[in-house]
Amino acid sequence: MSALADHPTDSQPAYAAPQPQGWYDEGTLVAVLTTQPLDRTLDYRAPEGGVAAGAFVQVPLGPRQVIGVVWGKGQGGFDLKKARAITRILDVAPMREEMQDFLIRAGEYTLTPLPTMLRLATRAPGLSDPPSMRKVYGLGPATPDRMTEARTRVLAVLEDFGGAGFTLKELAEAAEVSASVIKGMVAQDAVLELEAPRDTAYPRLDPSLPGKPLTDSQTRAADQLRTAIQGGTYGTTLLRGVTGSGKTEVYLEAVAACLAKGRQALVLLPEIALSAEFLTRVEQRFGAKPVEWHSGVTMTERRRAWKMIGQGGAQLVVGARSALFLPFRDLGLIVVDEEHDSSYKQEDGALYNARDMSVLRASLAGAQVVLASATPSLETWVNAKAGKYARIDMTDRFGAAVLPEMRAIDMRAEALSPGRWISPTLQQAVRDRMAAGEQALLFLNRRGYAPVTICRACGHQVQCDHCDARMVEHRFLKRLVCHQCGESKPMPTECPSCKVEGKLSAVGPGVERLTEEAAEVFPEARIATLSSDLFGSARALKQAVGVIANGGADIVVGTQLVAKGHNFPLLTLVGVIDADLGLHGSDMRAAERTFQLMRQVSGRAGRADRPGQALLQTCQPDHPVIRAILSGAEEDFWNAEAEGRAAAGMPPFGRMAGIILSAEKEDVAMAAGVALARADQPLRLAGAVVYGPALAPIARVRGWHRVRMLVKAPKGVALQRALGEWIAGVRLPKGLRLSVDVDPQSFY
DNA sequence: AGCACGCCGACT
DNA sequence: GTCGGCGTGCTC
Repeated sequence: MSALADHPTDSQPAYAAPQPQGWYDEGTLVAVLTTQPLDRTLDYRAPEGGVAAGAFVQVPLGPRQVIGVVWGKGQGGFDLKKARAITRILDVAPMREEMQDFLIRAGEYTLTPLPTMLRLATRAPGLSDPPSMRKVYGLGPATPDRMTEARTRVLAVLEDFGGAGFTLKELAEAAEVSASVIKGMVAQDAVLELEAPRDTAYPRLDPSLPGKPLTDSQTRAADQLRTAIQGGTYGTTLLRGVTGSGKTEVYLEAVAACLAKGRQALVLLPEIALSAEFLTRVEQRFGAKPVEWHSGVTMTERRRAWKMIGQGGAQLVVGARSALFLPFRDLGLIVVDEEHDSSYKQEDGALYNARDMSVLRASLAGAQVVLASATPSLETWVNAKAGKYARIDMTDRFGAAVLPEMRAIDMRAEALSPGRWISPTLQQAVRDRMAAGEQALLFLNRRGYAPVTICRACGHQVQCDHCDARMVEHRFLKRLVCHQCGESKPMPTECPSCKVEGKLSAVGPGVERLTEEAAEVFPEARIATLSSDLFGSARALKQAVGVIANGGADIVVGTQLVAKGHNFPLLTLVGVIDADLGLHGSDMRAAERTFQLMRQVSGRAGRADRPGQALLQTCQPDHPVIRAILSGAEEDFWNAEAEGRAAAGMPPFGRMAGIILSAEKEDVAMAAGVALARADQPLRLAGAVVYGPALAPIARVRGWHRVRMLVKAPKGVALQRALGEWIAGVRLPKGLRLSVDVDPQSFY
C-alpha cells in the first residue's frame, strides 16, 4: 500500500458522479443543487431555450428565489405536477464537471454537506445580478460643427488609443477637458456613447519577459518544474528551500511555464500581508499584476475576479485559501507557498486544509502542485519520502548569505532577576551587534504585555467571562484581551474577586513587556515592536517593516509575525526569548511547530551578506527538538518525529478525526458525547476507536460549552464512511452543534 | 436556511 | 373564542 492511502486523492466518490457535460432541452427535468442545506438535489424543468449542464441558475424554492447549479439530469420519483421551472440562467460561465467532482470529493473527505461546499464555490457578490454595464466613449462618425482646442484634444486621445473603452472620467482626464465638452460632442455624434460590461478581462501577463537571473540550484529547480508542467498532467512537487534560497523566483518560473501553455495558475499564500509584496514581484516578472483574492478585496472587484476567472479573462490568481474554490476554466498549476502554515487549515464554513484540497483539485484538473516551504509539514515530508510527491531541495542561500550560527543559552546557568527575560549573554550579544551597526531581533511568540494577571492579595487570575481562558494584558491598548474570543475590557484597578485595590500584577512576558525591558537594558537603542495587534492594517505593518528594513531601528521585538518572510538585510542576530514555549503541551504537533518556527525565525538573521547568529534561550538544551534545531540536522529531526508518530499510530501513519460538541449548557454537550460514545458500533466495525467525551481544554468559547472526542483508526480504514454512519445513528438534541474535523491540526 | 403548519396558554 | 409561543417538516 502506498504511504498515504488515505490521502484525499485516493477517496472513492460515493455520490453519483455528475452527468457528462451536456444540454437539456426546454421542459426536461434537471437536478439542481442549491446552497440550501438539503440533503439532495431538487428537480426543475429546463427553461425556454434549454439549459447547459453546470449552468448557474435561479430557481423558485417555496416562496423564495435561490441560486443553484444544474447538477445533472432530473431524478424523478415524485409528483411531477410539483415540478417548477428554472426562473433564469445567470450570466456566468457554467460550472465545469471537474469543479463538480472537486466539490463532491472535497465534501466527502471533510464530511461537509454538498450545499455547504457549493457555498464555498459561489462566494462572489452579485452573482445573480444582470451584468453591470457602464457607459464608455469612442470615436463617432460625425465631425463637430465647430472645432475648438478642447475638442481637438478629445479626438486626438480617441484616435491615439483607437476603439471605445474610456469612461467619461478617464477620457476627460486624458484629454484635459471637462465632462461637458465630451457630452457636447456626443450630442453631435462626434463621440459615440456605448454601453459596455463593467466586468472586463484583466491585463495580460507576459510569461516571455525575462525573469531575474537565477543561481544554478534555482535553474535546476525551475527546469524540473517546467518539465512537469509541460507534461500537462497531475503531479505534486515539494519545493524545499532554506530561507533565502529564492523559492519564489523558482515557482514564478513554473507559473511562467503554465501561462505560456495558455493555462491558468493559482498561488496560495498564508497571509494578506505577504501578498502586497508579492504583487509587486509578479508585476516585475510578468509586466502586469495578478488577480487578488482575499477578504480585503472589494465587492465589485470580487465579482469581476470571479467572473473573469470563469471566462478565462484572468491568468494568475494570488490569494488566500478560499481562492481554491474559484471557478478556474483551465487550471494548470497551484502553488501553495509556506505549505506548512497552519492558516491553511481553518474553518470558513467547512473544515478543510487548503494544502490537501489543492492536491485533490489539481489531480482532477490535470494540474501540477508545488508545495513550497523551508520547513515542510511532516505529512508532506512523508509523502515526498514515499515517492508520492516529487522533491526538490534547494540548499544554497541566494548570493553570499549563509545560514546563521545557532547556539543555545542555558537559562539555568544565567543570573537573571525575576521579571527579567533577556539573559546577560544575550544582552552582550545584542550590544556587540549594535556596536557593529547591525540589527538584533528579540523573538517572543506571545502578544500583549503579560499572559497572566494575578491578584497578589487573593491569588485570583483574571479570566474571560465567556471562555475558560485567562485574559492577556495589553498595556498599549490599556485593556485585558481574551485571545480566544477577542473580547476585551478596560484594565481593572481592583481585583474582580476580592475587590482589593492596586494588587493586580503582571506575570510572565509578552512582546510589549519585552519591549519595556529592552528599553531599560538598552537605553540608547531605537526599538521597534512588531506584533499583529499593534497595527491597524496590512499597510501600516508594511510601512513599519519598510522602516526597519532601511535601518530605522537597532532592536526589533516581535512575535511570529516577523517569522513570515519579511526581509531585513541589516539583521544579523536573533535572540529567541523562550525556545521552550510550545514544547510542552498536549499537542502532537508542538515539536514540529517549534522546530519550524525556530528555523524560520533564525532564518531572518544574515540574509544579506553578513553572517548571522541565532541564540536560543532554553531551560532544556538537551531536548531532542532543541538539539535538532541547533545542529541543523533537519532530516534527523523528521525521521525521529516520523518514527514517534508511526509508533503511536498518529497521522500521517494513522487516521484521526476530532469531534467538537458545543451547546449553551455543558450537560447537553456532555450527554450528547456520552450517547455518541455508546453508539460507537459503526466505528468499531470499521476498526476505529473513539476516545472521550472530555471537556475541551478550552471548555468554553463565546459562552458555548465545548466537549470533544477523538476518533483514531489505522491507515486504510474508510474513516469518513464510518464517521458518517456513526453520527447519523444518534439523535442529537437541538441546540447542539457538532463539527467533525478530519485530519485535525491540533487538539485545542 | 427560511417559512409554513400546528397544537397549547393569557388576552380582547 | 383568538393571538401567538416556537417544535416539526418541507422545499422539485
